[in-house]
Amino acid sequence: MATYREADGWEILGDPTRRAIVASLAERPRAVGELAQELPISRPAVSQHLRVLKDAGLVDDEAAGTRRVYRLNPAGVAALRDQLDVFWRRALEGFQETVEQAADEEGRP
Amino acid sequence: MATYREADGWEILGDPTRRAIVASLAERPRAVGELAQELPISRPAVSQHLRVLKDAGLVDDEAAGTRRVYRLNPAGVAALRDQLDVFWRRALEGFQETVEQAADEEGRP
DNA sequence: ACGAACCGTAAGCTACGACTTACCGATGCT
DNA sequence: AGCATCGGTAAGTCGTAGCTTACGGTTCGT
Repeated sequence: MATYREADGWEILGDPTRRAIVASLAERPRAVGELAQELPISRPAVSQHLRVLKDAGLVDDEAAGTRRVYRLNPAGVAALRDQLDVFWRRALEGFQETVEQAADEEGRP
Repeated sequence: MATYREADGWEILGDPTRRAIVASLAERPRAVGELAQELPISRPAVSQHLRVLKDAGLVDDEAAGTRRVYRLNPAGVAALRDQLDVFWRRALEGFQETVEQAADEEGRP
């Protein structure tokens, strides 16, 4: 094999900064500068992450004067979540019962 | 902020090779050499990935003669899955309805 | 029209993760 | 005992993701 590199949704959310951006935008739409202020990185770095998220269809941007407001794209988020679920479903097919059983037994030995 | 680096479950499954290993072990337990044969990387590389997965509690290993059989740890897998769900739940809290609505409308405009 | 605010992009650096080769220990077989 | 198989670990290389600084473009205010 060599083509097991289909789902790159993992790479997108693999970066903690990107996850922080997504979480922040989930709360409410924000401008680039706002995001940069909450995060321990520079503004251009935020821009680059936003570009990745936009290419993935996770966020939409809208010009508002000199500022540019980014917001989460519900459809993109849902699609990504489905994509990640595909891994769990496909990979753990036939293993699911055991997993769920273990999940049930968690916390009460 | 600075401490948004809590959940490292993403880093673990962020690597495509590691995902392939998990998917393979979900099918059935395998020895290190078996895994290396299916993947386009060397055996030591597989060993290193297995170490990461074991440290995360995702796999268990068992000595079988000279071979060492690895299998998925159901509890660990379930725990990881829960951990990832925490992100979705926490991050998208209050955004959930919109997302689910978009998911429903997907494919039938 | 001019300066300020806001942002995207280019260029370059750096740290780290993933991989390789080489070596060594442990187990099984004859 | 001796050889082969299997696997973990060490050491070192390499690519690339993520960051920074520098620069240029666009929009708003006065």
